[in-house]
Amino acid sequence: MILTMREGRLCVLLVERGEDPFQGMQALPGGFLNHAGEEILDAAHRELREETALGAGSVHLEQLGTYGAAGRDPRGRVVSVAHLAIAPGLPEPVAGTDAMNAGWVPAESVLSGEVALAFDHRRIVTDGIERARTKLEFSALATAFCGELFTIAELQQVYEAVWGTELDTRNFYRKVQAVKGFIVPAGSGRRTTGGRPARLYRAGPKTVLSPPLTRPTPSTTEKETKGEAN
Amino acid sequence: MILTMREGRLCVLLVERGEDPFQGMQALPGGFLNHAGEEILDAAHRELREETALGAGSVHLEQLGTYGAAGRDPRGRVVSVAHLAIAPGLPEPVAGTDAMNAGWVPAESVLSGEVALAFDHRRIVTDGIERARTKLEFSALATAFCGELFTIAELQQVYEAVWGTELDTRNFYRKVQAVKGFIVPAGSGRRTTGGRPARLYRAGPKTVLSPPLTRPTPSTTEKETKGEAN
DNA sequence: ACAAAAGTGTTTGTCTTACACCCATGC
DNA sequence: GCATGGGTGTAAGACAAACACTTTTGT
Repeated sequence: MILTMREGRLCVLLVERGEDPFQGMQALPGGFLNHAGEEILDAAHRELREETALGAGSVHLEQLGTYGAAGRDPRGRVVSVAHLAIAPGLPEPVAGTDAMNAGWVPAESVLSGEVALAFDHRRIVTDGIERARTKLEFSALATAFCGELFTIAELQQVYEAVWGTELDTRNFYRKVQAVKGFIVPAGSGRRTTGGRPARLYRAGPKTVLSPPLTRPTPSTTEKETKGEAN
Repeated sequence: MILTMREGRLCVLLVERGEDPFQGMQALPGGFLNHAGEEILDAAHRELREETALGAGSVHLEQLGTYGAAGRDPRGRVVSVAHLAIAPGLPEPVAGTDAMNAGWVPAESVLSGEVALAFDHRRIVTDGIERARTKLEFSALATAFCGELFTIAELQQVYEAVWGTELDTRNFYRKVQAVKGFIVPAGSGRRTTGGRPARLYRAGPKTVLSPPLTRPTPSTTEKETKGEAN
């Protein structure tokens, strides 16, 4: 599952299935392990490269979870080890081998059910976005959405897009700067929309954020979080 | 990976391997999927039952992660889907089929490396304990360590054992009560060490804690409190 | 009576929020 | 000059840690 930022929105890469099960529906890119012996993470990197022509080093890639429910693939028992990849803004991708068509879809469209996915891939996307949302609070994951160099406004846009909230520019600036080693300044500035040129930063060495960037409690402090079964 | 509380300490179930790879060493209990078609979670439940004779409903069980590194098993490629189980205090378990000896080992002994584990099981234990530590903050997971009925002091002991810290009794009391639906009172009281009898509670309907029970920052605020505002 | 748990209150300090304000600079 | 991003200040309020104190009740 590959996430990126496009036009200020969180997007996920989906491919249109060209083969038999769920033919014509949207699905997450993926594939099978090679010959016995291929590392799982290596296989994920390989699939990522095949689908996006992305360099291995620059992309965040982590294991999301393993999905092995019985009915999830009509062909029989298939166990999928889902991975979450996060990359800077990517161009429209080229179609892979088993994909007729590939494209970026706003994450919102998947969460709302507006776009239907094959297999249990909607569940995987939900889990992945939830993972990204919480990791943004405690880790430097947001920088993976930005390029080598980025402005604080761009970083804020990442947080706003992933969390689906608006943040105060001034307070965001202070919070981000307060975590030393999160982002480090990098030379000269560039302008974008005709204002004062924004300073450029790059990802710092620190990967765990303390204090964390707290999320504006979209549903927590509401009123009552009625009894939720799980 | 099965966690429980024994004598106020967090313990993990280990078995002594009776078979060839790593024969005689300590390892996590586990096994292989049955015939094609068995659900992964079902298999975890089955192994849990075999090892501890525990009822299926009363135990917390969640997927921890999938470990498939090449060299992790000398017999060849083995992909393990690790699960984390949390149960109330259990008696000394009976040895399973492929286990010569099974017993509870303090988690601390594994983390410190005092007890060496077969395969990459030390890594799995580390990941599992870390998962438990963070989930204690935001979820009602701690109640899974307690029996059907428990006292607030017992619940506090769980937090202290898993986090490895000491908590203020009064503040803990207030925090726990502040999260409505976390624990609900249940009838009469019992005494333990000759004081005022403790009130009994049971797990409430709420599974996500808001506000969370914050952990006393064992390592976060440690070093870099030095930095000053520019 | 004692001891342990249940409760309540307060003080102190930090963190968060919301918002006002100034500065810099390319178009 | 205006828009936009950078950057600082600050007051109101929420929250957390620390700790004193009272009440309860089985043994």
